[in-house]
Amino acid sequence: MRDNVRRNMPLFSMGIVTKLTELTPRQVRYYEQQELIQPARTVGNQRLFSFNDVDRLLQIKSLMEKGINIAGVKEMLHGEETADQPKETVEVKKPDMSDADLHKLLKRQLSELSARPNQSHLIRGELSRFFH
DNA sequence: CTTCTTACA
DNA sequence: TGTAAGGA
Repeated sequence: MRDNVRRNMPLFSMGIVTKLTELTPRQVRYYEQQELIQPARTVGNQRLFSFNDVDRLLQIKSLMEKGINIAGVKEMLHGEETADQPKETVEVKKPDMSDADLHKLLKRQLSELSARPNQSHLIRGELSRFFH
């Protein structure tokens, strides 16, 4: 039930996201302006996207390829809060190796993806398998 | 080199 | 949406 923390864990840079989504930085930033996504920021004001942000971006992309405009996309995607709302239960301090491993795995996968000429498309499904 | 914001073609 | 400018 706490997969959300992983889904909303900010760990993708703009570069990673553009390669993952095949969108231009311009579009990604624009969608953020339209409040379709709300990525976190680093101390240096760098955007940090979560898996949910990427997933949402892909939905937006798909929706717009169908000829739906921002307004339409907004209506459809509104309600699926991207941000992780402050939950009471934070039984923290419990060393969750599962998360650590998953984080490492994600980083490894992303390194490979960003380190070579990639061709997304099936990436959505690829990433999804981390959250079955 | 990568990303950020603002602003204009 | 693309891109230039100027900074971090």
